Amino acid sequence: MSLSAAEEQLMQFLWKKERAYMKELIEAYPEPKPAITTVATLLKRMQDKNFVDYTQEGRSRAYFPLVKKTDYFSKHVNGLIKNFFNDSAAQFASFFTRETDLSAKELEELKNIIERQLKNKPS
Amino acid sequence: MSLSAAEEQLMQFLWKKERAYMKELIEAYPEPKPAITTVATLLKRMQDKNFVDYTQEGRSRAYFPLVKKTDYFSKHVNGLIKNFFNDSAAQFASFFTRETDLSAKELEELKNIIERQLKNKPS
DNA sequence: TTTTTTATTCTACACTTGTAGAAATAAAAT
DNA sequence: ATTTTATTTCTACAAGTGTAGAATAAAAAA
Repeated sequence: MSLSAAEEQLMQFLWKKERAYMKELIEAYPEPKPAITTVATLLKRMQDKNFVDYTQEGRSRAYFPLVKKTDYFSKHVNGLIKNFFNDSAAQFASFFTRETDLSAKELEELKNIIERQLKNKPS
Repeated sequence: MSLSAAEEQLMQFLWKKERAYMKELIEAYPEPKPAITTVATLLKRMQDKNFVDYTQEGRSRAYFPLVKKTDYFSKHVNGLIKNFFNDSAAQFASFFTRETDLSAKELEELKNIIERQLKNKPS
């Protein structure tokens, strides 16, 4: 089961704050803010899907994410790769560097990362 | 308006074949194949969303995509980047190389691509 | 030409999603 | 103690989605 768009947006706030109270979540939304009940509904659905949980902090609840952003994200990207580049990450990567506007500096940076990776992963 | 999961899967077949008859689309599905009416419904909805159209080829229809795969894909990735890496493609790229299981060979390949890019794009 | 095959349109229905009001609860402020 | 504020749960509803049967049309096969 995966998150809907609205749920995902809310999840972003949770990832950013680590743990958050209802009030903080509402604050995180840009204008026009949703009704509190809307957020409450989303949170409940996200609990059902096992994406968030909360601890009862005295009077109020501190909500927190149950899945790591990177894990969630990886699944996303892997889905994309599977669907659009018949499962070849390299093909995806090549497309990505070609089609995205990375500056020279960013490209350098990326190259360094790759070189570091290569050192750690001897063929 | 964007495509739902089931519509997107169907779109993949259309992108692959360029143009396809109903029969071919059904064939493209793995077992268990959906009912013809299901595919027909999807196609009609995709027409409404302006993602496909068809030409009447004598008796039957040849369906074809109205949007290029790369365009559609770019929008996807840009969405991802915006949502998960507050709009920094470089951040995304770095994450990507770190978190994806690229083999040494693929990393080499990617490095080459980047180097080629760098040559074309003098800072 | 009668039957069979194939595709299309209509209709339907359960499930998900976006959104929020009404009612309940509880804590905080007065 | 009474009122206000914040939060939660319940209920609801329209739109979107996954899925496909019934009816129809039209062409192909017998």
